[in-house]
Amino acid sequence: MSEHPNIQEAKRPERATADTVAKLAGVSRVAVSRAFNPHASLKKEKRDLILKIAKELGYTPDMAGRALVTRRSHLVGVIVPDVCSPWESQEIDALTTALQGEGFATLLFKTRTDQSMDERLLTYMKGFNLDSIIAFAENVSPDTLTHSLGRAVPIYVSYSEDGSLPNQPGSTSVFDRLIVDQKTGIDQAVALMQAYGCRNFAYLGGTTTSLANTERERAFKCIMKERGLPDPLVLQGDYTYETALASTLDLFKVGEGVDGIFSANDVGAFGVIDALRFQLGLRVPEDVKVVGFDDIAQSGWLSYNLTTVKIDLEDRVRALVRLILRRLKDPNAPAMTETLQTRLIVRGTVGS
Amino acid sequence: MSEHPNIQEAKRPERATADTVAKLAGVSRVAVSRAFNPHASLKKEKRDLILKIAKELGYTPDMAGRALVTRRSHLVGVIVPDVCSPWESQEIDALTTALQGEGFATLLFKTRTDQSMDERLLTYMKGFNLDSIIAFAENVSPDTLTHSLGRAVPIYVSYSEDGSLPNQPGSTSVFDRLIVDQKTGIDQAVALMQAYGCRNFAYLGGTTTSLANTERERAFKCIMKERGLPDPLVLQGDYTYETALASTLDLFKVGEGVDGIFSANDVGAFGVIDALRFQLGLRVPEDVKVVGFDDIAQSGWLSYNLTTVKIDLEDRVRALVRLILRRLKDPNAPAMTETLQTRLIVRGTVGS
DNA sequence: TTGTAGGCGTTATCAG
DNA sequence: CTGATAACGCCTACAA
Repeated sequence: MSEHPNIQEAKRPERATADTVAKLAGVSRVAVSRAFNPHASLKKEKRDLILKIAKELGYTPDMAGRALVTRRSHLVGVIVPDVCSPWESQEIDALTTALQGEGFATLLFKTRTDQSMDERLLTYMKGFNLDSIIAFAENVSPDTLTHSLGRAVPIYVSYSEDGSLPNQPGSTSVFDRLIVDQKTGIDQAVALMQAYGCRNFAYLGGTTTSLANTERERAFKCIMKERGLPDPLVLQGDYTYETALASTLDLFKVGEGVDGIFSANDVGAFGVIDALRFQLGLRVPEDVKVVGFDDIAQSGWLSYNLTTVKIDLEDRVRALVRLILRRLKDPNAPAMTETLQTRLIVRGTVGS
Repeated sequence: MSEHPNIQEAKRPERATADTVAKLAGVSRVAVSRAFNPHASLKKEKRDLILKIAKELGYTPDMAGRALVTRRSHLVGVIVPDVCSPWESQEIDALTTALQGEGFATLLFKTRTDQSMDERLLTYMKGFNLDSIIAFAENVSPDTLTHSLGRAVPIYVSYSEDGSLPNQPGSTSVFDRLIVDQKTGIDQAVALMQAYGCRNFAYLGGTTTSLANTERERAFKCIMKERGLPDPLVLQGDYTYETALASTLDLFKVGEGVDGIFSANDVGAFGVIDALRFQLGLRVPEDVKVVGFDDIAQSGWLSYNLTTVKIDLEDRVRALVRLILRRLKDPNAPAMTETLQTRLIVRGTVGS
């Protein structure tokens, strides 16, 4: 249709490239690159011109091309067993917001809870050249990650300071850790339950392979002992509502029941409460007191109004992002650590 | 430390590249590439050898390099206002699983609900060269997406067949649609409520700018009319528990109340129920009947046990993935459409 | 401050 | 079936 038919014009509109912008601005390709890099030196008016033309053409630097040479993909991988578990989705939400603010995008990977990290998933992930990896799935050791994930730097969330990390001795891999000190919050929970007369406690666990669960159980038992309370019953769980419900029914139908239940997570506590109220005809908190862990949004809903140990999500995400950025700035820095506190949020499931 | 000090050896172990594998296998770089592409022709034993050596070296093709030439990033962008909203997180979970199975990774982007799509976010996203984009945020028109997102193909979820799409007339952009037929499910809901004696209805909306909400309200009113029922009261909402709770309190404290409430989503219905039961001293379903929309996992929890209109998540995700794959196979195919049905799940919040 | 040359890791193309 | 060569879009290094 144009006066001088041109093969290029026949093609459908391709994405504008740096060359296109350069040609229109009468500068070199490199100048365009510099215009988009704040640190590069470039005469202000030239930069402004380039940016203006780029905007008109809808040009954006291609991350793939950039990643090839800078070795920074600006991609952060997040490994989760269940995006739809409330706690995880709330964490992913906050994390994505924070990372986006720093120019990183969140890449989601799912792994099954019930088995150890799939090797195929790892090699698959490696292909994307992630800058960092946050493994919420606790069935994967940081060594495995370090070993199989190129330049990505894993961050490991652990729940005690004495290094209960599943890494082989003699490992040379450096990994950063976010330590969650759960003892404070759990102690407050036990104290409150004890004060309201609980004598027989049960601990409803999460997935047994989960480090968070293992450490939570250990801390709970330890605190029970410190307070001169008898060893708690331990109920099998997997962080789900359904299992929590079933385990609670078992506890009261087969056994003699208890008067205080501490659940490894909030969703489990919901299952406990519903089993007590709707299947066993018991009152919460009058007959049985219940405490959860996480303080997800749903715990504030009036039907549950759950007393629970809170991990501050904003703090947690900020700490994670700090770790990521510091590690990216200096890949050879020694292992870094951030510590997080927990505290009890008192609502209506412990009382008289 | 080695006998012949070598500069390369001094560096810390870099990721293995195709050349490394090629050298060790005694083949060309291209052969390595072919070994990882099932369709390429390569003698079986040669492929096996290459794959074996690649595994030993921990080599995986680099997606960035590959994307540069194939123009396929294997990245699918998902735009959401709230990852932590249960419905969205459940959808993202299912979608990630499905996409992962097809070799695509899910890239998460957050946009604020309360304002139209940020242009900065769009250019930011473009840089990642997404293969496809699913906009759950309904405040962004497909035209905007098509215009500013290079080769990515947006998929649009709409809620009526008569094209209530916010695209400018004269637009030439092709976009695929997933149509959710909500009338069937809503009609079943109204029929049930009516059968149990509801006379005065209220509709609790979601975010007013949300297409899902607009169409849900329209369908609800339309069905009310068809059944000879009076126009429903419309309550302001934004899909959140808190707002639903407050709106319900208003409704009964300022006005005369109603005996049937239809909420634009399940979480809103939870807020309604809790307001009725815990703040207003009313019984559900005896005094007021409540129906939700979505059928999230929490709706089955005994404290709510919500009667709700279900969109089958598995169906929905399968349809989305079908659209993505078909469009990727033939970028110039005419616009495609998938349709989804809804149906009522009867639980305990409508009855006598 | 600016431009030129080279290469990041991969696949498409073409020749054998 | 296989290999050499030339891109893909970008940035770093160097030279002017």
